[in-house]
Amino acid sequence: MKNWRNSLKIYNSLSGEKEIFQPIVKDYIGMYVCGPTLYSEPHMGNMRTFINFDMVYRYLLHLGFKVKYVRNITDAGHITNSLGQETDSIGAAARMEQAQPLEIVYKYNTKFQELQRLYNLLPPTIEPTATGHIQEQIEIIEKIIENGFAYVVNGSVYFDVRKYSEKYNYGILSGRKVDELAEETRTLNAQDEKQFFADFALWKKANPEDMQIWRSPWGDGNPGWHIECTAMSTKYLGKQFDIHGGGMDLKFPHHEDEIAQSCGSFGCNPCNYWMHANMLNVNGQKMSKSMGNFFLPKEIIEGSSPLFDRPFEASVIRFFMMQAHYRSTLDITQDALIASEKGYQRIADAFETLEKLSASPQSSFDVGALVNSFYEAMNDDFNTPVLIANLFEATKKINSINENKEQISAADLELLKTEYRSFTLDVLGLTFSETQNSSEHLEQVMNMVLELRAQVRAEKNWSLADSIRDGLANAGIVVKDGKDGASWDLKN
RNA sequence: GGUCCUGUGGCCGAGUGGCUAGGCAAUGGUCUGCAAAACCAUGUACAGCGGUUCGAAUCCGCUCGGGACCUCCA
Repeated sequence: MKNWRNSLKIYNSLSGEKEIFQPIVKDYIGMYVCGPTLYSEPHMGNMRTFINFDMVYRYLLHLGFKVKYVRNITDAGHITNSLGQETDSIGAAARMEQAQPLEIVYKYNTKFQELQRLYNLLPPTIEPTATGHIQEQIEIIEKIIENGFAYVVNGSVYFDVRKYSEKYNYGILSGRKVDELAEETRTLNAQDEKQFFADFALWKKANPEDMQIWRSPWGDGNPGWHIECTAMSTKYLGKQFDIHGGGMDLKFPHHEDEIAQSCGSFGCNPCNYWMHANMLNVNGQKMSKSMGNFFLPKEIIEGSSPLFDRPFEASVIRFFMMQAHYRSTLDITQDALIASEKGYQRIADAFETLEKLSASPQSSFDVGALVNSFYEAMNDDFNTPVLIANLFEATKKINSINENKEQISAADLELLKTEYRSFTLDVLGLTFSETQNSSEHLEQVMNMVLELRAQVRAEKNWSLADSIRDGLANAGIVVKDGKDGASWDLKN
């Protein structure tokens, strides 16, 4: 069997090209993904990014890599606004809810953890918090100052972008030019402490109204927004690691500044492959908190979102998202969700059918090629839409085998079972609830009911047979009459 | 204004310089007592206008439309 680990291609935002993935240490991967800021409940757009990187994590694991997956939790509000405005989101939420910052963080972290379970996200290897790594952040800031790429003003520390760009390429990730940044219309206030527009805060002196304050060599204050990721990725993955992920909207300035901080402190780029997941849109526009066009991941499951007439399963939403490539924007609409729901159901049905198939001496089609197509799709920069198209091809085959229109050998059947399971459950992270829902009791009752109905049908008592079917349908059970007996399914 | 992405059949959504993406919907057929499901068949889709090429939806230019980033944002 081919070793698919050697031919994985990843689109690297740094080069703008798909590159063959080569880990720093053979078979081991360090991956860092920017997690949520816990000042409110993450919305569906936030979830899309987490779901996408969960898929990436899952596929890397499926390929047999040993992955250390670090996703941070931002539990410190940050004051990085270039206009010097108060933007401490967590402090603001705390005041609003009349609670301590830690209460806010704890509350939303609990919700976030619950969402992870609901949407079947694998837990990262570690979820470090910003506030738990203040010391590490301070140490990196000290290094940057030592290296001459930062300056201290009135108890605050700023990264010196102009100085940095004499030696390094500021803008290497986002394609921005320092000269162009200088021409920005936005001008520095007279009282601004920054020397240059693009300079950013590494440490910000405390304001009297700040609710979270830490000690530092420069006085009491707060860490800058970008430094926590540098501190935590360095601590858990080293100065250089393999993959760094996050939403497209973090590319600039957040990720650009992370690179600057790593180069400015350790003299090296933090990571080899930068991955950016695209946004979830509503009516063609980015879902965002400030726009107000967002809904919560729980609302859609409960059916309480005004945008949708009825609820959708988390697994259906996952499937819907997997039908689009992670680097494309995706518009979420009710019609699209309904279409996905039906497709998802077909796969779920085939998933069950697959377990019941019986083998023939020979296969009537190339099962190996079909299975390879799963890997080829995913190895091409995690192309889940193509994977799903190929899974639908497999679905047709499964159904055809079930109707004796195709044959499959015992060995091929084993292969198909293993891989179909792996790619739907383990890689795409779908869950098929039917089998779990149906209890022993229901199983036995249904067997009996269908047996009785079969007798009724044998007597050609169609009206009674149909009323049994209608009655079951009302109870949420679908009866499917096949060549050799009827089967049933729970309808959601 | 600067940087960049994008415009695919009724809807969603992949994609490569020439060979069927796929799903949903629709139509016809097979199967069925009927229905559902399943399977088979059916779409001359690539914003517009030029250009490069033997050949472009795929490369280049222009026009029009949509969006993202440049401020916190997944």
